[in-house]
Amino acid sequence: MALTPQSITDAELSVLQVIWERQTATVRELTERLYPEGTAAHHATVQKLLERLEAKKFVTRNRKTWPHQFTAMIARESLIVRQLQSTADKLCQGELHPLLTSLVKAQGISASERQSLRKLLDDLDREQK
Amino acid sequence: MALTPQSITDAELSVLQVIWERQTATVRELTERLYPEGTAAHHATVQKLLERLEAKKFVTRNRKTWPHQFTAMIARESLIVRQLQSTADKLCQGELHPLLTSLVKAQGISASERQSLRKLLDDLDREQK
DNA sequence: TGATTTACAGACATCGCGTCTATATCTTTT
DNA sequence: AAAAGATATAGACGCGATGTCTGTAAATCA
Repeated sequence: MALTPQSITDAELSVLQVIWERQTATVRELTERLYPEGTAAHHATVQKLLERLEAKKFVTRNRKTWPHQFTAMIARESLIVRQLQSTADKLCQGELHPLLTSLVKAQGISASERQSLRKLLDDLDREQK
Repeated sequence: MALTPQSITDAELSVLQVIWERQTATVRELTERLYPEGTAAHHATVQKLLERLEAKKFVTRNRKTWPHQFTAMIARESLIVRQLQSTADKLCQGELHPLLTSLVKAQGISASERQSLRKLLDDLDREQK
């Protein structure tokens, strides 16, 4: 029983990013993408990273195909939320709202983005009405 | 020239949290708060954490007082934005907007929170008009 | 069957982290 | 001013995570 929600490392994330791109991928495909000069050692490195991603339930492996096919078990958006929740836990006692406030106040949110955000809020209001 | 924006560790953060509470604090005060059974070793641990926080410019030390007084050089809100930017860099190519979208969609944003968020957006619109 | 590709188990060096020890420096007490 | 106590500072340590690599078993292909 893994109780602690596992986190992801940088190298693991780089593998996951490629899987997100391709929907599904083999070790060889991933290695060629991540290490253009891919040696056998790099191949094994990717294999190990996939092994760990699988253990953390971020990725699943189809053992019926040869070579095995890997697919993501978590959407990019879900991982984003996970990261945000983790930040909230550390800095806002788990509250997500302060994050929103900080984000909106932060520079880099344009008028049009504010517009689309408003729309999103309206949609949510309608859903929960 | 420290080019890489330094990150903060869990133990360091726990120290910073107390400094945020008190505005300013000495090593002894921090130790008593963080390690109620504070031994001399714990005292030194806090000292080391402060040393690292100072190196990362998260905290400043007044060497003219005795014992030294420590104060935060970064607001909680700034650290939040920093963390969010880091998440955006890893998962959204630096874009903050996708984070907003994910946050709003995520459960846990109540109707009243949506209301206050809308208000915030209005204020920003007015500012930039 | 032999050769090639892939899967899997495990070892390794490195580094960050939290902790602790030892010593120097400064204040206070007498 | 000297001794005692508190604080500052430098450095070492164990541990675990991380990224990498080696060696070997298993499966597929020619």
